Amino acid sequence: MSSPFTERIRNIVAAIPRSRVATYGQVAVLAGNPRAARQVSWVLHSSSKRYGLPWHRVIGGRGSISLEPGRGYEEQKSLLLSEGVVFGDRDRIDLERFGWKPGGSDIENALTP
DNA sequence: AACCTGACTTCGG
DNA sequence: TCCGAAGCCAGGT
Repeated sequence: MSSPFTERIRNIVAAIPRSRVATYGQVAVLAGNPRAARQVSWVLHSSSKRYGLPWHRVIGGRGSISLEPGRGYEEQKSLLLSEGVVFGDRDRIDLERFGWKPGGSDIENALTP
C-alpha cells in the first residue's frame, strides 16, 4: 500500500489530459505538499508502469524534460510529440500553452494546442 | 531506526 | 541564461 500522498500523486498524474503537461512541483502542490517535488519523481519512477500512469506528461519546472538521453529522454519526448506537444528552441515546452490547468474546463484544455 | 536515493526547485554568482 | 550548491520529502534498504 501507499501513503495518501503517494496515492494522490498517482491520481493527479493519471488525471493529466492528453497533450498537456504538468511539472513535478505542480503535481506536488496539488498533492498537498509543495515541497515534495522530488517525491513525485520517485513515485513515477517506481510505479508508473504498474499503474499505467502517463508519466511522460510530467516535466521539469522550466518546461524541459528532466530525463537524460539514454535514460528515458528520447522515449518521453517521442511520446509527447505523438500527442501534439511542441518543443520550442532549447527543447523547451511552452507551459503557457501546454501546461495543464487542473480543474480547468475541458474547453480550456481543448483549445490551446 | 539510520542512511541512501532521486525523472525536483530555488537561489546566488 | 547556465551551472553549482543547498534544501526538502518519503519510500527503500
